[in-house]
Amino acid sequence: MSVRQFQTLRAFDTLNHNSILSLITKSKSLSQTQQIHAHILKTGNSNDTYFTNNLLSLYLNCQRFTDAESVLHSLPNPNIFSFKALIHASSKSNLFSYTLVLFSRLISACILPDVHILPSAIKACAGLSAVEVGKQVHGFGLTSGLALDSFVEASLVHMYVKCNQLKCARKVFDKMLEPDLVSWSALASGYARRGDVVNAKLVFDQAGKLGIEPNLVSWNGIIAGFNQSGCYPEAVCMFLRMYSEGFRSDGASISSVLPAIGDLEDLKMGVQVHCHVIKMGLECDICIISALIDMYGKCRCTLEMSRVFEGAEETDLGAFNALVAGLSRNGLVDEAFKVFKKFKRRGTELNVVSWTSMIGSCSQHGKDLEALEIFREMQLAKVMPNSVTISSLLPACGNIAALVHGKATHCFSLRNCFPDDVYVGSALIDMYANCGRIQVARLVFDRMPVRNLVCWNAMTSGYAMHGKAKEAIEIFELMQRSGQKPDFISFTSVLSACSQAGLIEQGQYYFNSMSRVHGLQARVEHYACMVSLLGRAGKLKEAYSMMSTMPVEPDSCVWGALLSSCRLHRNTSLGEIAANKLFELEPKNPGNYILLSNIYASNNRWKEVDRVRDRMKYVGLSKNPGCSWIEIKNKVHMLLAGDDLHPQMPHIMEKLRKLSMDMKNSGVSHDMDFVLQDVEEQDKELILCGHSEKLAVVLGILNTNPGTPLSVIKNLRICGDCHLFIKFISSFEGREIYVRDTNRFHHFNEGVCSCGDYW
DNA sequence: CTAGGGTTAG
Repeated sequence: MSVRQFQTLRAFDTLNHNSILSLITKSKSLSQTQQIHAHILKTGNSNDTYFTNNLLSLYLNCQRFTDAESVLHSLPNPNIFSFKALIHASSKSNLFSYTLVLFSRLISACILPDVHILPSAIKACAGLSAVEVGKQVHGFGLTSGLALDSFVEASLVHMYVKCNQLKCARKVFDKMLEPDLVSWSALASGYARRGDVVNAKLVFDQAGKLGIEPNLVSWNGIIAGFNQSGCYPEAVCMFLRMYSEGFRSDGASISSVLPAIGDLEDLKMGVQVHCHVIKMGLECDICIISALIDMYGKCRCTLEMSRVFEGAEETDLGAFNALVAGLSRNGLVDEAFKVFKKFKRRGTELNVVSWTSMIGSCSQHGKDLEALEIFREMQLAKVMPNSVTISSLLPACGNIAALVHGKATHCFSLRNCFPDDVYVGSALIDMYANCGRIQVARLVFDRMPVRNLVCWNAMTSGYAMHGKAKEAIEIFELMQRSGQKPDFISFTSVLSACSQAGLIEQGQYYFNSMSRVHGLQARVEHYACMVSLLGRAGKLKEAYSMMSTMPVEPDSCVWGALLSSCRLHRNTSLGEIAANKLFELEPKNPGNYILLSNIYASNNRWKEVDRVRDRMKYVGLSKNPGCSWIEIKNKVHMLLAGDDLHPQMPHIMEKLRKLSMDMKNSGVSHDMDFVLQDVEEQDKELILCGHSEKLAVVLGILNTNPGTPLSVIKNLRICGDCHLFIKFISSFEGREIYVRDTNRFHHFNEGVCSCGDYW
């Protein structure tokens, strides 16, 4: 009987069971389904589970979940088949939480699930990373005996792999009598996802040796796994191996291998894959578009990157996110910000990735206040931040020592259950260290359940920055005892700690152990540490001769370390060599002229002082505008040197003059070496009083209760006069004052600075 | 009639 016949017969209601059933199985369109449904209701057959179950699957074929749901609700006694149809359909459409809701309803209807339903429920747990629920289902499987089914076992392996519980996955796998391709490949991709290259390849190849040939899905699984764990060379290698073994990639393999190609900056291969994408007609695949944009961005082909974006659908959020990330990766932050604003204005619903990406790009490019503002907007837009958002926002708080904002962000992460994330943990350590709260940083560090290299490095460099060499070394040693191998960054931190504390022997020991014990070739930054280590100790000649043994040309950091040491020890001859080299390497950096003129001034060679200043004027250099930040009552204030834009400036100047008098009365005079202009003494004082760090400290004193500690951040190195002045203020006003400059941390308390004297 | 693979943010 055809549907047309049904429509004519329907008027007579003469259909019997058999004819309706045959209709149900034939019906394809939604309208036909609805007609048959109406008929069943009319003829009073809606209590017949046999009919209604078929009706259910009819609706599901048309993706009408709500209609199917209402049919299920109308059933007085739904049986296992009623649920089975819905559970399978929802699982196929990746509606994981819905699948679990159905599963729990099945249980409360006292229907025992079977081997067909269990895998769908387990898959849902995997999709939601709900490992606790998954374990309960596993437990049910064990008691009911259903867990012996190979399908159930395979889904359990997959679930544990997805939830990052590789030990459990392995346990289930090892108990299997005959693991099939699905379980083998799930396990292999699990190891790959962990970055365990050895085991991933072992499991993958072992299956092949047992005669279980890999298929496209298992190839893709291992490529994706390597990509996700950052094992990029392995991802590319597997992709190539897949080709050589006669498999042809599809969209999934390509979108997984592209990020790897981008990370290796292999543009040639990237272009080849792009051509392949066009040949296969996959250029409209949204995952591939994002991956292509990302690849071109990483290869610094911003033009090609934008071209791929132009070809994307306007609504493709993935492509948009990749573009914003690509632009800011190439330093085009303003460009990224423009695109971001355009999408926001257009009313596109941005997701976590979009917001997080913009926050991260701001905090990485000195737009810290903007990062905080975007975070606020994100919450107004009701987009839930995740752990990545938090670890992108925290550096912004640290950069400008916005402790209150940083603490609020910390609280947010505690409330939202991602305190155990290693990235968040490391970012918290950095933030607290950058805000001067090194003890709190340590507290966070001690409470971390899992630590990786980044956390150890953050803690070591935090101590180094605070001049706490003993503690930095302690952490560095503890790290190695815990089995974590140090990398280049660990050594930079520990060496700079040694250099600041004047621990020559220890510094030399660590420097030598780099290549001897750890097989790491010292980089230019390590030499800079060593030069400053020797230089500070007065071993200027040794420092200079070490520079000639360097495998690479010394850069401005190394020469700068030498020049600073020359200033400390008033060494003119070597200082001139270093300064001249620096004038070549970074002609636009006024700091080098200032250092050289300071060396001459300290040796009373005033003619040369004038000459350096003239030369500086001739090159057209003036001091970089100094800039300081201070957070007062949840608001971050920015102060520029010589700035009169701040509304409280008259009060600040008045207080500054008063403090300056108080300092002179106590017998300390200003350090005029730091004034470059050739002006009268009185004007020199005025210039010094315009330094942004002084303005910030005084603003803090005026606007906080007596005794409140102050934290200031400066964009340049703090000057010697400000150092002197703030030391005085800390005792005179009874304040703890933290100042972070580009070099290190200064903690002023009771007239003393944690780093000792300025030089 | 059930199970396995994809992009973009740290």
